[in-house]
Amino acid sequence: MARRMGSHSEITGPRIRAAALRLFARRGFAAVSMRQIAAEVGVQAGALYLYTPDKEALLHDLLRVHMEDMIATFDARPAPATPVARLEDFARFHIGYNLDHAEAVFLSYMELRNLSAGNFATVEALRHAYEDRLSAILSAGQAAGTFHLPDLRLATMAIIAMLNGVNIWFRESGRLDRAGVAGIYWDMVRKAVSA
Amino acid sequence: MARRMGSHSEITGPRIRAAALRLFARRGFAAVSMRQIAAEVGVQAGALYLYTPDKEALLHDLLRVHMEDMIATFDARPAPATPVARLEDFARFHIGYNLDHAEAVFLSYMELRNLSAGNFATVEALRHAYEDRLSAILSAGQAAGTFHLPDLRLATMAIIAMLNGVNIWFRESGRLDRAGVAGIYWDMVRKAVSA
DNA sequence: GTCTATAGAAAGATAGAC
DNA sequence: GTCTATCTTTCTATAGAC
Repeated sequence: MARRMGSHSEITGPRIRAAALRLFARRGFAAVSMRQIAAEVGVQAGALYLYTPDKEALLHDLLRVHMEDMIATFDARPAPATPVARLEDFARFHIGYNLDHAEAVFLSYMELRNLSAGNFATVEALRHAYEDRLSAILSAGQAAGTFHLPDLRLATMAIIAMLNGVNIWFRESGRLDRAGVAGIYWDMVRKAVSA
Repeated sequence: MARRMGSHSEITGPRIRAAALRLFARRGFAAVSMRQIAAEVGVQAGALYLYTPDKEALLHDLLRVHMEDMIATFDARPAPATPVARLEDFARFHIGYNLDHAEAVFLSYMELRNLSAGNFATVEALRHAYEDRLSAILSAGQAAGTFHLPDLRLATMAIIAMLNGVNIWFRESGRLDRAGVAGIYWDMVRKAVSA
């Protein structure tokens, strides 16, 4: 028996989230209407409310799932043995993951202010959990005498900010490919934490 | 003869821009209504249109004036003699200026997408003009053999991104004061461009 | 599960009185 | 220069048919 027409819950949900992610990232959360999201998916605005209680919950879900996926993907990989190797691994992973998920990364920095206090807190906690991975690497290298950091917390923030910056200007069609960019950034990161 | 009541063009214009800057930065351009801006200033919504042709022009003006002021302020200062001293001067200026104008800095990165193509181009050109100041310093140090850069353009972007990151987490009431933060960041920048 | 239709609120911008 | 009033559009969210 064929599925009844108009019944597509398994695919409409993900399509709504994909459309919302793209539109929110490109135009901003407040500038995107539920009608625009529905039009992208090919359903009516009212149908969206079968998948999300309201617009903010849709944003929160996108940000939370993004952060959870980033942490899980990082943790699922084998960790190199030395602090230096682990730092290089982090730098290359971060650049690659961010470029692969540029819209979600952009959203997760830009649209936090559109979350209610509770939703904001969950996303911030996830971000800190990710940053703690880098801090742990730096701390281990510092203890081993490999790294020389003026300040652990500031070094963490400085490295994250530097690596995040790649997403602002990188284009696949540009002068350098991803591996080339990652190699150059790793060189600067390595020197910044050395003696 | 006393000024007629309700005539305040010299002060209302700046007050509108100040209110728009604050509201746009905190809630986002699209999320702020002309009525909210007017309420902040203490006038009716219609009165705003004596000072701006529309909402986007108000945003464009804020971003353009911000970038022009940043460049002019930087250029008005005496330039140190050596590339190293000029780079340290740039790092400290950039952190200080960004913290002094946090809302405008945030706006000028986040709300570019709400500008029309022409307005976007003028702001981008100003941003590049500012970045060129840093590139020139790095290039001079490279030529003198003081700096060792894997890539001039990427080093420029990496340093700007790293310094911009301070605005995300810095609080006046925090563990470190501005000079302390600037000193630590300068240490990391210096090492990143060294041999 | 999706549709049409709509309630109710709020938006950007303008007209004309003062 | 500012106000009140309003035009027109658009928004989020819901109700009820199918």
